[in-house]
Amino acid sequence: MIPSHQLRASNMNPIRVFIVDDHPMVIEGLQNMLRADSAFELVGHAMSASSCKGFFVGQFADVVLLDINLPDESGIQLCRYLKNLSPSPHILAISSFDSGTFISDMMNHGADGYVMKNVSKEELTKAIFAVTQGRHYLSHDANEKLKAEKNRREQMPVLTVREKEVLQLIASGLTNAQIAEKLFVSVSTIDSHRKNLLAKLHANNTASLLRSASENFLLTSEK
Amino acid sequence: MIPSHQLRASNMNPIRVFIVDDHPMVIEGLQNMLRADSAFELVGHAMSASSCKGFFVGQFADVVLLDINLPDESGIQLCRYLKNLSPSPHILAISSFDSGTFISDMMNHGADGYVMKNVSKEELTKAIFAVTQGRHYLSHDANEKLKAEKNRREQMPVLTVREKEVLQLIASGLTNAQIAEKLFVSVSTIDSHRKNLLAKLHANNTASLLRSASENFLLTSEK
DNA sequence: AACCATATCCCCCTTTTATGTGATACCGCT
DNA sequence: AGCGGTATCACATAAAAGGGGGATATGGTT
Repeated sequence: MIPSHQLRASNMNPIRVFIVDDHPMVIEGLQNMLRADSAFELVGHAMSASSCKGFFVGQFADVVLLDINLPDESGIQLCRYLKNLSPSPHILAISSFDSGTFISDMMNHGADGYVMKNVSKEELTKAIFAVTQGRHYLSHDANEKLKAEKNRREQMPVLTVREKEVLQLIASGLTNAQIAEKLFVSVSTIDSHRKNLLAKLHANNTASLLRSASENFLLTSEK
Repeated sequence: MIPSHQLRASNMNPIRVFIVDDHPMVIEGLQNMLRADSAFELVGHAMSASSCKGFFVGQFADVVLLDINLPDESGIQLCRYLKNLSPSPHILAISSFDSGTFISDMMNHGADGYVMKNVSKEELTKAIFAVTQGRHYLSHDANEKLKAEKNRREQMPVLTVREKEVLQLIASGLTNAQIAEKLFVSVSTIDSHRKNLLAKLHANNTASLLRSASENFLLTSEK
């Protein structure tokens, strides 16, 4: 089978690539990988989200290689911003983290593809061609992680806002009485919430409750 | 004041640089930063610890730019290995993580310097010159983190092996009775250990105990 | 030999949690 | 008007954990 990127006709306009990453060496590395290939035209780069917004990226780039971790703003939000431009560029997310949460968030905010920073030149070009043609591209690892993440979210117990609130306060070390006082309700109420939390998280004491909560990323304010 | 790297005489032998990183684009980026400067000679690179050991790095490199996160083996262990060679190269650790634990571990295993992956060309060359001259180099951020880490380790409560063992079992959700059974001791003993843990970690219930333990990285088997 | 940290065990008592089985009220949806 | 989910509160009992006090044995250090 012929690799997709070899199907590209040589007389087409080059794909205009814009890079957003706060690591100079990553920018250099990406540019180096693409410079030699006449299929690409490097139209610029930004090292922060705000800087990126200063360019008319939508106007003169076909694809943005977007790092998830930027100093000023999450790449996830920048992704949404870029996708709301018109015309909007295709987005290929590039990250050193293969956390399923990140991948899922990025794709849900409009990214067209996701590759790790340890990507080879071959895979990178393949990914860029894919997203510029309107297809999605996920590296093998990213795909696996995404599936696992979807699975996790389905399995994840559904807590009410009040329950999450109580859970946080339990985790912070307060007793039921202290929580009740803080929330201006009776101790019985907190007792109930606690019972429901134990049941929903399949726990039978505080320690296993917190363990289970932590495994499901229920602490650290994931609303 | 004249930057140290300008003090270098132009007739000196170039500094032989070897790169270890599993990210092709980082390798490209680093090489690109250094290639133009005649003070450096790029003598090769490896993308894994085992591959690195296949080269006679000690023989023909003055400095190794070493990523902490390698696919097969921790960069920390590779660092120790390289430092035990003779002659041994100078090591400049390069990481995308500024976790104090990593920095501290790296420096304790013989690294001569530590910079983040978002390092500029100027700082990188400065760091390389420093370590090849036998001096240590820490980026400003790394230095701050290292100090904070030292402070943390001093403040950290000292637990006995038995206490750590009990702590782990508590965190896993077992009751005192279950722990006692598992360790073949009486419940009273676990009761005592638990009391001591509460006192040492300034906690007054299971939740705050686990919270405090987590803050001190006492879970996740840091012996 | 005296000291100290560690690990083991015990008693007493109080507070907090865990478990069960309710009830009432509000809200949004059908 | 009825249903389901959420939040609130209550009563009761049992189990577990928190907070004092102490005792004994062991191994290593000084």
